[in-house]
Amino acid sequence: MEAINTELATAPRALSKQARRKQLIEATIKCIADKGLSGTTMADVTQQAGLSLGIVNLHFQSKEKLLIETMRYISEEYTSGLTKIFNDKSLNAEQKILAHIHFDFSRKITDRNKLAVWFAFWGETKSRPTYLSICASYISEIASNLTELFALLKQQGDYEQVDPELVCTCYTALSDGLWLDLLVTPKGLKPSQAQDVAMHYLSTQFPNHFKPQAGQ
Amino acid sequence: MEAINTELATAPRALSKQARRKQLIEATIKCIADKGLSGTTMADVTQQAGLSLGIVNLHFQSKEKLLIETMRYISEEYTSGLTKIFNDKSLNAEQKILAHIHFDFSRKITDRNKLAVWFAFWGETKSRPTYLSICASYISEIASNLTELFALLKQQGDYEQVDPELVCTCYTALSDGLWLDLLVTPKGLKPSQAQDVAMHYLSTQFPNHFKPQAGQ
DNA sequence: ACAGAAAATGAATGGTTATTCATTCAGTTG
DNA sequence: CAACTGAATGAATAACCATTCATTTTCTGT
Repeated sequence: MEAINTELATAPRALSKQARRKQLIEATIKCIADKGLSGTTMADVTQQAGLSLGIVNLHFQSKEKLLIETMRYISEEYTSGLTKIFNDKSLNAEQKILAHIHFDFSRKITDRNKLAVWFAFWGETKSRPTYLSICASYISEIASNLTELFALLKQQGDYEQVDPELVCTCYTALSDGLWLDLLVTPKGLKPSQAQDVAMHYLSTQFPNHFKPQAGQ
Repeated sequence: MEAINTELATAPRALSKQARRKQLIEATIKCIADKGLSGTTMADVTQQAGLSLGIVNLHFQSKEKLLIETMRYISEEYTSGLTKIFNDKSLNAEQKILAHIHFDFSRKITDRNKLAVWFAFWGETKSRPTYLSICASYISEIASNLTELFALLKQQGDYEQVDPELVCTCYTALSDGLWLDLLVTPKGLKPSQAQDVAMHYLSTQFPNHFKPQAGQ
């Protein structure tokens, strides 16, 4: 019930502006996961961070801006991880796709607190276009990178019938749906099983490159 | 900006209790889609319905109960549609699966207002277990029905390597992800294209029964 | 060690919103 | 038509919550 401070429990004044902002954003993630977007108050966030009520307005001006920065924080964490993989010259197309899937179902990304935040914001995009605009550009960039990788694989193998763009749409929707599954039924599907499902799909498209996972 | 009443614009006193509840639930759906779950107030809902402020408490006791009934309304609409298909003796397994997919991407289900409500509630399931418990039982029943249909198809065709349970998990996640896509990028994917993506996946598992759609 | 700057605090404020309930209104029955 | 019943209304209430800012605490440079 006490304030749990993930970074530094004491000496709050010693933190830089940047670190304080991060601390508040992480407290916000925890609160949204625990109480929902509609149930998260400034008092909740600051208490979660172990700080005083006025601190959010000091660092973010308003609650709305804190929420937007929280969304940006999560979506940049995701995007930068994928960009790093895509730009890694030491990997070929097949390895990049494998790394992509590994990343999609890594502990960092399938953390239920973060998944709860993703879906909390998705649920409000229709009414708050700002949330959507933050990730819209990233989304299309990720999609074009992934499509390109699938196109490379098609060239390499005997995959006349494969449509890279379709496979990208399908894979992306599949992983979104698997994340939802991980969020709402954590007792059912485990992250490693979700990854197996994703691999199962890719193995239907690129059987010479990917084999479905063994475990049931 | 005026109150738009989908049922009967006038003679409000003439409606039965049941009809009035439905009218308020439908106003709630519209409000959640327009303003988000956190931005929807009692004043919004009643104004949307063209009724007076106190009416929700009269019929639902509280806002929380109205929201729960709204969630129940939407999930029962979905479940009952699928149950009807599953219990239809005039259809064989292949036809039932086709009808299932058709229903999943029908206008009734891919209505963006309703999709917005689905995802608004999904985004809060971690913090509000009540929302989850409403559909948890339906979800598992739908999954076992669908798995059974895939198992029947496996028997009929030359599908030694197919795992019906895996296909059910994959199909379900895929359609969840496609719904999300329809909600957040309505300019991108159209419902009929989403259905083609779903068919594309099924055709990889049951190529003798399903062919991928022609149109790109 | 001290002064000034910067960061943090939390009581007070003001706006918002769910809920209540006395009153009004429409339909029904004798 | 008059008396009655229950649905509907919306002004008033009470609780909640984001934001402000005067004050306190900590840090930094000299």
